[in-house]
Amino acid sequence: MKSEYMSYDEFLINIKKGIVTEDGNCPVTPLLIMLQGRWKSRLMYEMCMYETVRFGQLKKDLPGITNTMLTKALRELEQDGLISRKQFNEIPPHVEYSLTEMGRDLLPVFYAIMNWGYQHEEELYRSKETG
Amino acid sequence: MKSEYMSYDEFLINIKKGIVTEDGNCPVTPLLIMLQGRWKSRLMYEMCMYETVRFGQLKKDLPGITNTMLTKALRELEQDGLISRKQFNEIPPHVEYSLTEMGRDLLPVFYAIMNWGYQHEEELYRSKETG
DNA sequence: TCTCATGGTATAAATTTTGTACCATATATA
DNA sequence: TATATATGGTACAAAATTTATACCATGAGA
Repeated sequence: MKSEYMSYDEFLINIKKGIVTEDGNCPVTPLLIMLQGRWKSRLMYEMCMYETVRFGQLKKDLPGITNTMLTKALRELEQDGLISRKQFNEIPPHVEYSLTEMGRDLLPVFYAIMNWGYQHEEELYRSKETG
Repeated sequence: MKSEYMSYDEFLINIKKGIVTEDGNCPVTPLLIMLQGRWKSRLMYEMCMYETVRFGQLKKDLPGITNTMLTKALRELEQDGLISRKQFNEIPPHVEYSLTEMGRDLLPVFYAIMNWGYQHEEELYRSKETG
Protein backbone atom coordinates (compact mmCIF):
# COMPACT_ATOMS: atom_id res chain seq x y z
CA MET A 1 0.00 0.00 0.00
CA LYS A 2 1.18 3.56 -0.53
CA SER A 3 2.47 6.01 2.04
CA GLU A 4 -0.21 7.62 4.13
CA TYR A 5 -0.53 11.33 4.58
CA MET A 6 -2.72 11.13 7.66
CA SER A 7 -3.54 8.15 9.87
CA TYR A 8 -7.04 6.71 9.57
CA ASP A 9 -7.80 7.89 13.11
CA GLU A 10 -6.73 11.42 12.24
CA PHE A 11 -8.86 11.21 9.13
CA LEU A 12 -11.92 10.27 11.20
CA ILE A 13 -11.35 13.30 13.39
CA ASN A 14 -10.50 15.73 10.62
CA ILE A 15 -13.29 14.82 8.24
CA LYS A 16 -15.79 16.56 10.50
CA LYS A 17 -13.94 19.85 10.06
CA GLY A 18 -13.41 19.30 6.34
CA ILE A 19 -10.15 18.07 4.89
CA VAL A 20 -8.05 20.39 2.75
CA THR A 21 -4.56 20.46 1.28
CA GLU A 22 -2.00 23.17 2.06
CA ASP A 23 -3.40 25.12 -0.86
CA GLY A 24 -6.89 24.91 0.55
CA ASN A 25 -8.09 22.36 -1.99
CA CYS A 26 -10.05 19.21 -1.27
CA PRO A 27 -8.00 16.04 -1.83
CA VAL A 28 -11.11 13.88 -2.29
CA THR A 29 -13.33 15.78 -4.70
CA PRO A 30 -11.06 15.86 -7.79
CA LEU A 31 -11.18 12.09 -8.27
CA LEU A 32 -14.92 11.98 -7.66
CA ILE A 33 -15.32 14.55 -10.42
CA MET A 34 -12.91 12.76 -12.78
CA LEU A 35 -14.90 9.53 -12.40
CA GLN A 36 -18.33 11.12 -12.83
CA GLY A 37 -20.68 9.65 -15.36
CA ARG A 38 -22.03 6.23 -15.98
CA TRP A 39 -18.93 4.37 -17.12
CA LYS A 40 -15.68 5.94 -16.00
CA SER A 41 -15.29 4.34 -12.58
CA ARG A 42 -16.08 0.89 -13.92
CA LEU A 43 -13.78 1.45 -16.88
CA MET A 44 -10.92 2.35 -14.55
CA TYR A 45 -11.60 -0.77 -12.51
CA GLU A 46 -11.53 -2.94 -15.63
CA MET A 47 -8.29 -1.34 -16.71
CA CYS A 48 -6.70 -2.35 -13.39
CA MET A 49 -6.98 -5.95 -14.59
CA TYR A 50 -4.61 -5.44 -17.52
CA GLU A 51 -1.13 -4.15 -18.23
CA THR A 52 -2.38 -3.02 -21.63
CA VAL A 53 -5.81 -3.50 -23.12
CA ARG A 54 -7.55 -2.76 -26.39
CA PHE A 55 -10.77 -0.97 -27.25
CA GLY A 56 -12.52 -4.18 -28.29
CA GLN A 57 -11.65 -5.97 -25.05
CA LEU A 58 -12.89 -3.08 -22.91
CA LYS A 59 -16.10 -3.08 -24.88
CA LYS A 60 -16.60 -6.76 -24.02
CA ASP A 61 -15.79 -6.08 -20.37
CA LEU A 62 -18.44 -3.38 -20.07
CA PRO A 63 -21.63 -4.91 -21.44
CA GLY A 64 -23.97 -2.22 -22.68
CA ILE A 65 -21.41 0.50 -23.31
CA THR A 66 -21.54 2.02 -26.78
CA ASN A 67 -18.57 2.89 -28.98
CA THR A 68 -19.41 6.54 -28.55
CA MET A 69 -19.29 6.47 -24.78
CA LEU A 70 -16.26 4.22 -24.56
CA THR A 71 -14.38 6.57 -26.86
CA LYS A 72 -15.51 9.60 -24.89
CA ALA A 73 -14.60 8.09 -21.53
CA LEU A 74 -11.17 6.97 -22.76
CA ARG A 75 -10.41 10.41 -24.21
CA GLU A 76 -11.43 12.21 -21.05
CA LEU A 77 -9.53 9.87 -18.73
CA GLU A 78 -6.48 10.30 -20.94
CA GLN A 79 -6.93 14.06 -20.74
CA ASP A 80 -7.07 13.80 -16.95
CA GLY A 81 -3.85 11.80 -16.88
CA LEU A 82 -5.27 8.51 -15.62
CA ILE A 83 -4.69 6.43 -18.75
CA SER A 84 -2.46 6.56 -21.81
CA ARG A 85 -3.13 5.61 -25.41
CA LYS A 86 -0.64 4.09 -27.82
CA GLN A 87 -1.56 3.73 -31.47
CA PHE A 88 -0.02 1.08 -33.77
CA ASN A 89 -0.33 2.01 -37.42
CA GLU A 90 -0.35 -1.52 -38.80
CA ILE A 91 -3.04 -3.24 -40.79
CA PRO A 92 -5.46 -3.77 -39.20
CA PRO A 93 -4.45 -0.89 -36.97
CA HIS A 94 -4.74 -1.27 -33.24
CA VAL A 95 -4.54 0.80 -30.11
CA GLU A 96 -3.31 -0.14 -26.66
CA TYR A 97 -4.61 1.55 -23.56
CA SER A 98 -2.84 1.36 -20.20
CA LEU A 99 -2.96 3.01 -16.81
CA THR A 100 -0.54 5.82 -16.08
CA GLU A 101 1.19 5.79 -12.71
CA MET A 102 -1.52 8.12 -11.47
CA GLY A 103 -4.14 5.68 -12.71
CA ARG A 104 -2.43 2.64 -11.24
CA ASP A 105 -2.27 4.41 -7.89
CA LEU A 106 -6.03 3.97 -7.73
CA LEU A 107 -5.53 0.31 -6.83
CA PRO A 108 -5.74 1.01 -3.06
CA VAL A 109 -9.05 2.74 -3.70
CA PHE A 110 -10.48 -0.29 -5.47
CA TYR A 111 -9.04 -2.47 -2.71
CA ALA A 112 -11.00 -0.45 -0.15
CA ILE A 113 -14.11 -0.74 -2.29
CA MET A 114 -13.61 -4.49 -2.59
CA ASN A 115 -13.42 -4.84 1.19
CA TRP A 116 -16.63 -2.85 1.52
CA GLY A 117 -18.24 -5.13 -1.05
CA TYR A 118 -17.27 -8.29 0.83
CA GLN A 119 -18.32 -6.76 4.13
CA HIS A 120 -21.81 -6.01 2.80
CA GLU A 121 -22.17 -8.92 0.44
CA GLU A 122 -25.39 -10.15 2.05
CA GLU A 123 -27.19 -6.82 2.07
CA LEU A 124 -26.12 -6.22 -1.51
CA TYR A 125 -27.33 -9.64 -2.51
CA ARG A 126 -30.68 -9.13 -0.76
CA SER A 127 -31.39 -5.77 -2.36
CA LYS A 128 -30.49 -7.28 -5.72
CA GLU A 129 -33.07 -10.03 -5.13
CA THR A 130 -35.89 -7.78 -3.96
CA GLY A 131 -35.09 -5.11 -6.53
CA MET B 1 -9.96 0.38 9.69
CA LYS B 2 -12.22 -2.58 9.07
CA SER B 3 -11.30 -6.23 8.81
CA GLU B 4 -9.77 -7.21 5.51
CA TYR B 5 -11.00 -10.07 3.42
CA MET B 6 -7.86 -10.40 1.35
CA SER B 7 -4.43 -8.85 1.85
CA TYR B 8 -3.46 -6.03 -0.49
CA ASP B 9 -0.77 -8.26 -2.01
CA GLU B 10 -3.32 -10.99 -2.70
CA PHE B 11 -5.59 -8.36 -4.20
CA LEU B 12 -2.86 -7.25 -6.60
CA ILE B 13 -2.42 -10.83 -7.74
CA ASN B 14 -6.09 -11.72 -7.93
CA ILE B 15 -7.29 -8.62 -9.71
CA LYS B 16 -5.70 -9.85 -12.93
CA LYS B 17 -7.90 -12.96 -12.84
CA GLY B 18 -10.98 -10.99 -11.82
CA ILE B 19 -12.23 -10.87 -8.25
CA VAL B 20 -15.50 -12.54 -7.33
CA THR B 21 -17.38 -13.51 -4.18
CA GLU B 22 -18.35 -17.08 -3.32
CA ASP B 23 -21.57 -16.51 -5.24
CA GLY B 24 -19.67 -15.42 -8.31
CA ASN B 25 -20.53 -11.75 -7.92
CA CYS B 26 -18.14 -8.86 -8.20
CA PRO B 27 -17.54 -7.14 -4.83
CA VAL B 28 -16.45 -3.88 -6.47
CA THR B 29 -19.06 -3.13 -9.11
CA PRO B 30 -22.17 -2.74 -6.90
CA LEU B 31 -20.83 0.36 -5.17
CA LEU B 32 -19.64 1.86 -8.44
CA ILE B 33 -23.16 1.43 -9.79
CA MET B 34 -24.80 2.81 -6.63
CA LEU B 35 -22.67 5.95 -6.85
CA GLN B 36 -23.22 6.52 -10.57
CA GLY B 37 -24.38 9.90 -11.73
CA ARG B 38 -23.14 13.38 -11.22
CA TRP B 39 -23.78 13.92 -7.52
CA LYS B 40 -24.05 10.72 -5.52
CA SER B 41 -20.39 10.12 -4.70
CA ARG B 42 -19.86 13.70 -3.62
CA LEU B 43 -23.09 13.64 -1.64
CA MET B 44 -21.93 10.54 0.23
CA TYR B 45 -18.61 12.23 0.95
CA GLU B 46 -20.36 15.31 2.32
CA MET B 47 -22.57 13.14 4.48
CA CYS B 48 -19.45 11.60 6.07
CA MET B 49 -18.83 14.99 7.64
CA TYR B 50 -22.00 14.93 9.72
CA GLU B 51 -23.78 12.71 12.19
CA THR B 52 -27.05 14.07 10.86
CA VAL B 53 -27.58 16.70 8.22
CA ARG B 54 -30.49 18.49 6.64
CA PHE B 55 -31.53 19.04 3.04
CA GLY B 56 -30.67 22.72 3.12
CA GLN B 57 -27.17 22.13 4.47
CA LEU B 58 -26.42 19.51 1.82
CA LYS B 59 -27.61 21.93 -0.82
CA LYS B 60 -25.11 24.50 0.42
CA ASP B 61 -22.36 21.88 0.50
CA LEU B 62 -22.90 20.92 -3.13
CA PRO B 63 -22.89 24.18 -5.06
CA GLY B 64 -24.81 23.81 -8.29
CA ILE B 65 -27.04 20.91 -7.31
CA THR B 66 -30.74 21.47 -7.84
CA ASN B 67 -33.55 20.52 -5.47
CA THR B 68 -34.71 17.97 -7.99
CA MET B 69 -31.40 16.17 -8.19
CA LEU B 70 -30.66 16.36 -4.47
CA THR B 71 -34.05 14.84 -3.74
CA LYS B 72 -33.53 12.15 -6.37
CA ALA B 73 -30.05 11.25 -5.12
CA LEU B 74 -31.17 11.11 -1.49
CA ARG B 75 -34.13 8.89 -2.35
CA GLU B 76 -32.03 6.48 -4.37
CA LEU B 77 -29.24 6.26 -1.80
CA GLU B 78 -31.88 5.61 0.85
CA GLN B 79 -33.34 2.90 -1.35
CA ASP B 80 -29.87 1.36 -1.68
CA GLY B 81 -29.43 1.34 2.09
CA LEU B 82 -26.60 3.86 2.33
CA ILE B 83 -28.49 6.65 4.09
CA SER B 84 -31.59 7.00 6.23
CA ARG B 85 -34.19 9.74 6.41
CA LYS B 86 -36.01 10.91 9.52
CA GLN B 87 -38.89 13.32 9.21
CA PHE B 88 -39.95 15.72 12.01
CA ASN B 89 -43.50 16.93 11.61
CA GLU B 90 -43.08 20.22 13.40
CA ILE B 91 -43.58 23.70 12.07
CA PRO B 92 -41.57 24.43 10.07
CA PRO B 93 -41.09 20.75 9.37
CA HIS B 94 -37.62 19.39 8.97
CA VAL B 95 -35.86 16.23 7.89
CA GLU B 96 -32.62 14.73 9.12
CA TYR B 97 -30.47 12.57 6.91
CA SER B 98 -27.74 10.30 8.26
CA LEU B 99 -25.52 7.50 7.07
CA THR B 100 -26.55 3.94 7.78
CA GLU B 101 -23.87 1.55 9.02
CA MET B 102 -23.40 0.45 5.43
CA GLY B 103 -22.94 4.08 4.41
CA ARG B 104 -20.57 4.88 7.23
CA ASP B 105 -18.48 1.88 6.25
CA LEU B 106 -17.50 3.85 3.16
CA LEU B 107 -15.13 5.93 5.27
CA PRO B 108 -12.13 3.70 4.43
CA VAL B 109 -12.93 4.22 0.76
CA PHE B 110 -12.87 7.99 1.11
CA TYR B 111 -9.68 7.64 3.18
CA ALA B 112 -8.05 5.80 0.28
CA ILE B 113 -9.28 8.47 -2.12
CA MET B 114 -7.91 11.19 0.13
CA ASN B 115 -4.48 9.57 0.15
CA TRP B 116 -4.57 9.40 -3.63
CA GLY B 117 -5.51 13.05 -3.73
CA TYR B 118 -2.58 14.07 -1.53
CA GLN B 119 -0.21 11.83 -3.46
CA HIS B 120 -1.15 13.49 -6.76
CA GLU B 121 -1.82 16.97 -5.48
CA GLU B 122 0.69 18.59 -7.83
CA GLU B 123 -0.52 16.91 -11.02
CA LEU B 124 -4.10 17.68 -10.07
CA TYR B 125 -3.22 21.29 -9.40
CA ARG B 126 -1.35 21.60 -12.72
CA SER B 127 -4.18 20.18 -14.81
CA LYS B 128 -6.58 22.51 -13.01
CA GLU B 129 -4.40 25.48 -14.01
CA THR B 130 -3.94 24.53 -17.64
CA GLY B 131 -7.54 23.33 -17.99
C1' DT C 1 -16.19 -10.68 -54.93
C1' DC C 2 -17.40 -11.12 -50.19
C1' DT C 3 -16.40 -11.23 -45.40
C1' DC C 4 -13.67 -10.17 -41.33
C1' DA C 5 -11.03 -7.46 -38.25
C1' DT C 6 -9.47 -2.97 -36.38
C1' DG C 7 -10.94 1.47 -33.74
C1' DG C 8 -13.55 4.33 -34.17
C1' DT C 9 -17.34 8.67 -36.24
C1' DA C 10 -22.09 10.63 -37.46
C1' DT C 11 -26.68 11.25 -36.55
C1' DA C 12 -31.08 11.17 -34.39
C1' DA C 13 -33.67 9.30 -30.43
C1' DA C 14 -34.05 8.49 -25.56
C1' DT C 15 -32.77 9.54 -21.04
C1' DT C 16 -30.88 12.39 -17.44
C1' DT C 17 -29.97 16.84 -15.50
C1' DT C 18 -30.94 21.76 -15.07
C1' DG C 19 -33.55 26.11 -14.51
C1' DT C 20 -37.50 28.28 -13.01
C1' DA C 21 -41.49 28.71 -10.63
C1' DC C 22 -44.24 27.19 -7.07
C1' DC C 23 -46.61 24.61 -2.68
C1' DA C 24 -48.20 24.53 2.65
C1' DT C 25 -47.64 26.00 7.22
C1' DA C 26 -46.70 28.98 11.33
C1' DT C 27 -44.01 32.63 13.19
C1' DA C 28 -41.91 37.11 13.18
C1' DT C 29 -41.77 41.64 11.32
C1' DA C 30 -43.61 46.11 9.32
C1' DT D 1 -53.34 43.63 8.14
C1' DA D 2 -49.86 42.53 4.81
C1' DT D 3 -45.41 40.69 4.03
C1' DA D 4 -41.30 38.07 4.56
C1' DT D 5 -38.95 33.90 6.35
C1' DA D 6 -38.06 29.17 7.00
C1' DT D 7 -38.79 24.25 5.99
C1' DG D 8 -38.29 20.32 2.32
C1' DG D 9 -39.53 19.62 -1.29
C1' DT D 10 -42.73 19.08 -6.48
C1' DA D 11 -43.97 20.31 -11.50
C1' DC D 12 -42.72 21.37 -15.84
C1' DA D 13 -40.09 22.61 -19.93
C1' DA D 14 -35.32 23.31 -21.63
C1' DA D 15 -30.66 21.75 -22.00
C1' DA D 16 -27.21 18.32 -21.73
C1' DT D 17 -25.81 13.66 -21.71
C1' DT D 18 -26.22 8.88 -23.20
C1' DT D 19 -27.95 5.34 -26.38
C1' DA D 20 -29.05 3.03 -30.74
C1' DT D 21 -28.10 2.47 -35.34
C1' DA D 22 -25.61 2.84 -39.30
C1' DC D 23 -21.38 3.57 -41.35
C1' DC D 24 -16.03 4.52 -42.55
C1' DA D 25 -11.07 2.88 -44.37
C1' DT D 26 -7.78 -0.62 -44.92
C1' DG D 27 -5.73 -5.15 -46.22
C1' DA D 28 -5.96 -10.23 -45.66
C1' DG D 29 -8.07 -14.49 -46.58
C1' DA D 30 -11.80 -17.48 -48.75
